[in-house]
Amino acid sequence: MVKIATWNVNSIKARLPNVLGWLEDFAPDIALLQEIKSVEDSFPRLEIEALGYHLAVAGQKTYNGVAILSKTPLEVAETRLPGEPEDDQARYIEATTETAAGRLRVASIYLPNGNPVPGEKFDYKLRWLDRLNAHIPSLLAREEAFVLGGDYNVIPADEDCHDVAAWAGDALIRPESRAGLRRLLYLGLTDAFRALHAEGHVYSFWDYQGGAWEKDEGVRIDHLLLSPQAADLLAESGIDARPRAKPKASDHTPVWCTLAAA
DNA sequence: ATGGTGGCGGTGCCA
Repeated sequence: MVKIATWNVNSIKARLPNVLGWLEDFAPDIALLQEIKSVEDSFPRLEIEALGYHLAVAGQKTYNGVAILSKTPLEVAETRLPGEPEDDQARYIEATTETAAGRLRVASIYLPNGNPVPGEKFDYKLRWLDRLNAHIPSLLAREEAFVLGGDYNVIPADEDCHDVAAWAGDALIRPESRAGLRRLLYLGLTDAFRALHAEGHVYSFWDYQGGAWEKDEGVRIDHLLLSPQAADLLAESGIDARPRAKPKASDHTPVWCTLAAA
């Protein structure tokens, strides 16, 4: 069994004790991290390698930054999302690794938030969704298992939101954003959580403000999207809400799935 | 209730 998780940690430096504790406790084979807010040189490499992980980092100062942690060695394929060479924001890293479930391609994705709407940031979000969609066919053509995990900053459907009215007009729930995510599913990808859980109102993000966590006023915006070959191996999935309850928590919590050994 | 939550960086930006 291969356990894969995605977690927007909101700064690896501020979150290091929480992340290390969770890695030891949850012991994912692969962890896809977003918003590390760190360049590669200041990433706490030694502490994470000490837990038995190989590391691939696409870092950036202050903002963004994504990483892949894996118990098996990584071969980096991309450190930026193709399609807009002048875009230097560190929001995408893709690598391959040999797992108990066979060769697996994984990507850690931090899709732009896109607020306010309308505006340049929303336009950038929609272009980013277009670029991600444009990148998928080349991955599908490999006919391999792959998992694209991350903070998509898109609420897929009304049941993934505590209060649709409260989010009306927000970039995370706008029809254009949902359409961009839906196109990924139409290409043949599977939402690992939704595929195995019909129930709504299960969340991966709760705002720091207004006691959202205590009131369970969240949204489900962190997703693991599986290629058909990976979906065939999908055994379990879930959302581990425990890290959100801890002191110094990220505003996101890990989303995970397991793939059966080949 | 003219605040509000948090990270970064040392001021406003970003989420």
